[in-house]
Amino acid sequence: MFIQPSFRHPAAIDASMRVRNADVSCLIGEAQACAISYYRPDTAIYGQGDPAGTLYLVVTGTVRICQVTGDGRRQINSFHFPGEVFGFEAGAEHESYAESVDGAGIRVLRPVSGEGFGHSILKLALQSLGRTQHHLVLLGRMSAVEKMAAFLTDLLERQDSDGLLSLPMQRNDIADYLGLTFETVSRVLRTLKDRDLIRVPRIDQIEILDADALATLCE
Amino acid sequence: MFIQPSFRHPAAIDASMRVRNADVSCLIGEAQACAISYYRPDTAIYGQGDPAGTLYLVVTGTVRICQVTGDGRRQINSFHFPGEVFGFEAGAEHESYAESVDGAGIRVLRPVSGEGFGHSILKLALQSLGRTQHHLVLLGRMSAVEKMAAFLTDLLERQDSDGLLSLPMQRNDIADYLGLTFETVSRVLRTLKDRDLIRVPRIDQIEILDADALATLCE
DNA sequence: CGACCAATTGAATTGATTCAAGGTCCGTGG
DNA sequence: CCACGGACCTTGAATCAATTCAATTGGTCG
Repeated sequence: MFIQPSFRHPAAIDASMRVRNADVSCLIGEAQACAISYYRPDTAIYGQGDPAGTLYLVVTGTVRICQVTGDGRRQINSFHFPGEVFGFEAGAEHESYAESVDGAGIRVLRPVSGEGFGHSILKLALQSLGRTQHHLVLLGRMSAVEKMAAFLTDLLERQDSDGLLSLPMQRNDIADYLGLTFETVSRVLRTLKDRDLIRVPRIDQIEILDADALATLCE
Repeated sequence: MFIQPSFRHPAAIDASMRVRNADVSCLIGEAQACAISYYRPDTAIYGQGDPAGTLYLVVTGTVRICQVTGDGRRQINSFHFPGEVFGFEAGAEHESYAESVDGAGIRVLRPVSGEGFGHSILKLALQSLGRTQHHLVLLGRMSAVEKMAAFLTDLLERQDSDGLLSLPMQRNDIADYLGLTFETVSRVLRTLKDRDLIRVPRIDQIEILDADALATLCE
């Protein structure tokens, strides 16, 4: 995928962050100011077994949260885009690992003891739980086409674009997120193209031609 | 499945609760005393769209948390056994619904504002998140046999029995939890029987003959 | 240009599902 | 007490969706 060393426009990011999640801006306000570190594509932000406890805010780029089985099969739990917080863990160690997908600017949120802070964290954790539960339905009960439709519909909601999605992750990542193989991802995209629901102008862009039909496919 | 109107021995339940999760006993201590209500098998505890906010403690029996697709396919997110807390929701409404599996005694935990209370809730929510994330791997990346092995291994850890598991839920529930059909569940159990990893003395009991082999199957 | 990696496409295979037929268990009522 | 009915479970055979294996294309970078 393309390497994107430069940051996006900061103002746009701040705006989208506020719009997307009031709890995040609250968190940032209460957290200690902290430098943004940049992670090159496919580099680790934290690893399985690393000590947990800190939360991370995506400022630019995309992050994937992954788990692997003993024999190396990978499941991507979630992708995180600018304005989203990740790093939640029940225990003292991370059971999953986080990687930069396409080059990501990450701000560490250092815990500041305070009433509002804990409340925001709980809310974010519950949002994360809700998303994850939703993903269970996708993995457990949806066909390949429905999975892809749900994925694109979700992206469309999170990127407030006019129907032109950017796909920062490669097919392999999408496959591991949807519980498929990358060949199947490729074939399903073709199916959707043939049905005139999407266009693929570039390999990392998808134009949504019929959002309603996609949403119907996976509701 | 069998109908079990009588409660189990209260002392045993309290003990297992303390052992299983210190945060729960903390919660109970801080929550207002509240009556235990009994839900007959297959009855709703809360429904999709119901107002969220209260948490529930399983005292006896088993609870399932479910979601359904538009066309009626069901995904069971989790089962909950005595001593476990459920009911977490990010928004104001439940996006999933909870049902008694085999007749369940449930205590409502009314929120008591207080420092320790909020902290315990966060910890429980994060545990719930961790379990759910673990389930993603199962649904997305495991074969039917591995799924069943993981399910049995998980039950074995949560019921601290000597290898004789009680299966309060029926095959259909197991199927919807593992993302399979009930026929496949049945066939997989036969496979494990034929490999001498389990015995099925009764339809609602499974004896684990080789826990290590089962654990190896799904690690 | 050539090398390399990702993505696409095709053909064969397979794991799980679907459809269908029995079997088991249990409660009910004659 | 036994026969019947119904719900759940098991098992078999056929089917199918997705995977695996393999070949090719496309794009990027040195």
